[in-house]
Amino acid sequence: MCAIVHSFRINGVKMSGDNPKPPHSPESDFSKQWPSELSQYLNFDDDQWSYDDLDSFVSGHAFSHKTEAIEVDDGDEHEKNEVKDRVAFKTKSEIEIMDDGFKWRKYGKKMVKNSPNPRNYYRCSVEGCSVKKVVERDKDDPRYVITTYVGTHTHPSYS
DNA sequence: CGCATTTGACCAGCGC
DNA sequence: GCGCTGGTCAAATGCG
Repeated sequence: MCAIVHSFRINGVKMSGDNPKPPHSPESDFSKQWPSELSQYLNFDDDQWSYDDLDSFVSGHAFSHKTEAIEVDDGDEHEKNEVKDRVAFKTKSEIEIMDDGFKWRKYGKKMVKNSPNPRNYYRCSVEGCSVKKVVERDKDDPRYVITTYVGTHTHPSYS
């Protein structure tokens, strides 16, 4: 389930060890602050990040104690024209629906075989932007929510 | 009234 | 080829 992690791009700036980091969110405002920052982590770049780099990155900044990255798929084996970036986060949260700065419209719900919990499918409602996200509750730890982002936003976040 | 959500149907890929 | 499974569609419904 885990794969290679590539580097991130934040507001068009490629993230590396010495690039500036986004401001840290106070713990009190965690539930409202982190999604808008998470939305900026969705763009990949060429250079690779190892799992540990990502883990230390998120744990030292926006997600700190509450979130751990569990999967990133680079899809370099695909020879197709479109490369779909995919990032999954496991987040400790009581609610699945959060405003992360983008307008999401739910288009599907599915019961998966492996888990007793439903899986929800969302799509970015901005015209011309086909970013999808999948939200699913962890079957082992129902306190956790697995959010998977697929694709790259072609527009700035609204509001 | 315009938009989001809901929910079963539909479809495509894959394994047997 | 058939059936299972995951992903998407779309009509009906709900809501501000």
